Amino acid sequence: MARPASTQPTEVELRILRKLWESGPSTAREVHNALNEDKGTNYSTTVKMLAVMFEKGLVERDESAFPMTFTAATGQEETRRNVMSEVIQKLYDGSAKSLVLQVLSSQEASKADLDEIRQLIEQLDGQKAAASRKRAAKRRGT
Amino acid sequence: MARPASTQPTEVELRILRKLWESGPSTAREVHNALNEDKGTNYSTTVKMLAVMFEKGLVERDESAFPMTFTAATGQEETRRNVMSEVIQKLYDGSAKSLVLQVLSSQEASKADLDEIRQLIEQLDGQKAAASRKRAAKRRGT
DNA sequence: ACAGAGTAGCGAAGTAATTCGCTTGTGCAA
DNA sequence: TTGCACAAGCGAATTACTTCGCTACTCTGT
Repeated sequence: MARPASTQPTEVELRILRKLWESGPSTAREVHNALNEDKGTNYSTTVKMLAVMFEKGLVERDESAFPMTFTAATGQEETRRNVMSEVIQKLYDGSAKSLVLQVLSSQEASKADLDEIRQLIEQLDGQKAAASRKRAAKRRGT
Repeated sequence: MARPASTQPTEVELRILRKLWESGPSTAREVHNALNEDKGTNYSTTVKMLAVMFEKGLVERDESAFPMTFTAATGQEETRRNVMSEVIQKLYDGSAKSLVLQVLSSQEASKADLDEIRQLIEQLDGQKAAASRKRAAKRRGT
């Protein structure tokens, strides 16, 4: 009769993960210093957060070191994929295309950015073409 | 000493908004039926949610009708922009380009999708080119 | 070995989000 | 007009998320 735990990292959790992705293994103090620049939270809070995240399996820790060091349990790429996949489902009815079109038209993208994106598209296109040639060859062979 | 209210619509709020975007003005009962297909929540819950969302300003209601009808206070486009802009900040260090590149490589996109995206890029490119020609002309004129 | 400084853990408090039971109000049909 | 069925509102319960204060522990330097 209540709220289900979020499937994605929460606000503060994400800030902590970002620090860990950026800096690698870090002590609670280091994480705290990074956080503290934005928010003026107490050191205890950071420690507690890390403890909670450890229980959730979001971070790992090296207890042999003193002070302990923490690392993100999941990579940035994977987390991004997860979050995006949920966003696409919940906000774009599962259409990645819609999302991309919308982001491209509403967010600023430099010419260089656009070029880079175009390049990736060419490449993906190439892969698709190769794949369909392969399928055709297989059909002929059957 | 606690949690700030989320700046974005929450899980359930989003489901409700989606129904409203899709169907336009709807009664609590209609919203509930739509929700109930996924989750087996009580009708009271839906009514309460709509009341909370009304207080937050997420939905508007026409009290002259009986039963009342609700509409989303903000459009789908706007909500998408808001959410995406936050995601880009929090997860991609503000780089829309990174997000697009990542979504394109990790999500399935058909050839037709890619074509459509390519077209948009051409168009944006064209606008940029026109804009820079204009700036150059202005410089010459100064 | 001892004091001072920083580290780790615990439990509790406070807000947000979700859920519902129960009461009250409204419109329609017999 | 009376009763039935559904609509709307209220307050409370429950869980998740954040934040701390306080206690106990571990190093390090003297």
